Amino acid sequence: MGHILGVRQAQKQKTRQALLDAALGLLEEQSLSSLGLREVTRAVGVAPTAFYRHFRSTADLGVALVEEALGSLHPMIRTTVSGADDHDQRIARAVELIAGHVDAYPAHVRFIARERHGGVQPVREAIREQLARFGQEVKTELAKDPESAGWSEDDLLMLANLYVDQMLITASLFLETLEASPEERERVVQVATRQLRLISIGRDHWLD
Amino acid sequence: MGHILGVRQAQKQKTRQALLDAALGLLEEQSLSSLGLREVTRAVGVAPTAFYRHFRSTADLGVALVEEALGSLHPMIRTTVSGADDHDQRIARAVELIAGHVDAYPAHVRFIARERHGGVQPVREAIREQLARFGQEVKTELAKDPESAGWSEDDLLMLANLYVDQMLITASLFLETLEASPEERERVVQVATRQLRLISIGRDHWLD
DNA sequence: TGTACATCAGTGAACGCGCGTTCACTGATGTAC
DNA sequence: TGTACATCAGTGAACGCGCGTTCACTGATGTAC
Repeated sequence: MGHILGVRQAQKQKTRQALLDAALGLLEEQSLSSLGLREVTRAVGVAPTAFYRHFRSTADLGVALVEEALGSLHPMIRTTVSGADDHDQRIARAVELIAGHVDAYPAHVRFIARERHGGVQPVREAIREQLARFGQEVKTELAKDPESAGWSEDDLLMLANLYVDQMLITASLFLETLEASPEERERVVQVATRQLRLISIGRDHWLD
Repeated sequence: MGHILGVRQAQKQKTRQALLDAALGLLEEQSLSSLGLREVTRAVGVAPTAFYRHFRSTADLGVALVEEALGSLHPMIRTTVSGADDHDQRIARAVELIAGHVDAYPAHVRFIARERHGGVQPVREAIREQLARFGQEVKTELAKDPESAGWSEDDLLMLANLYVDQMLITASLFLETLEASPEERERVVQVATRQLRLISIGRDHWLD
């Protein structure tokens, strides 16, 4: 996988990834708008000036992190929203999937939650674009359901965005329970499941 | 209104408020975690050291801003959620009220959206507490509705928090349309109204 | 009302520190022949 | 395969700057008598 790279390019990519990883770690406890370029290079163990070989600024690095955090999620969306099983099974699957993702990539999830409304405009914009894509993708999947017969395009997108926002809220709740007891975690599962179920019920009776 | 204050205390409060106002202005374009104490005092026109007469740190100032932004909102919640009119009227009233609030206090709303998941722990905590209170208050109002007969306490709170989150999402969408065309604004009204309506329909059929 | 003393919000100089950015550089890797 | 030159990721010194915090201070306001 990946292209065949010369030694030089391979090393460059490695350093770049090290900068991204170090930044993500530092961003667990601060916002991007207060992240210093020197902080990042210090954590990696390279000279401050090396930073400029990879990014114009920390804002630029932030945009790259958005891509890393959300870019690979699009295929997952498709398989989660769609499926032939019944409502409750789909909801349970979605909640499990979110919980698993938060467990696997807590720093990425925290970064997105933090910077979605954060102080760095290009990063907000990049997140907005990715979330809008998720909305469109969820809409496409929803449209395939028989339950969507008679729905207008606008209403399908409205529902899709409601689901996307709800997923983010749920992910953010799971983040807060990362160091909490299993009971608290189970509570979040319960609440998230019921909220999605209520939305699902609203969907079923929308055209009544 | 307010206590009778000596000249000295009145002047102190005035400076304190000027610091809060200046900080809020500066926070339109950055996060609290990158806000400098000297920036704030410079904007007000006092010496940097004057800051310490009012706040221990910018984080401390942030907590005060949370109180200012959300503290006065509790009475509004009550009158919004409750009411004898029908569902659609209540939803329309709520959406109007949110739009009006965003128009009147855009910087406060932006601050809350930004710092809810921001990099400053005590501020996140203060926001969390206020939102939890909103949840409880909405729950109390919902409980008074005839539609809530047969609902468990847990489910009422689950629904209340769904409404609170939805209000924040809507407020955040209105923020983005502050400098946009009336058409875009109207679109947000439409989407928010329909999302709340869908939730409301889910509520009506929850016990089916 | 007047006087003497206490309080304390805001001042201004000083400090050490880490920041972002520039620049000419080095030396390993890549390429042409 | 070997040689001569080009590329370029990472270096390290240097810069000017604004930061948070300390400290002793000033002078208007407050208080006791």
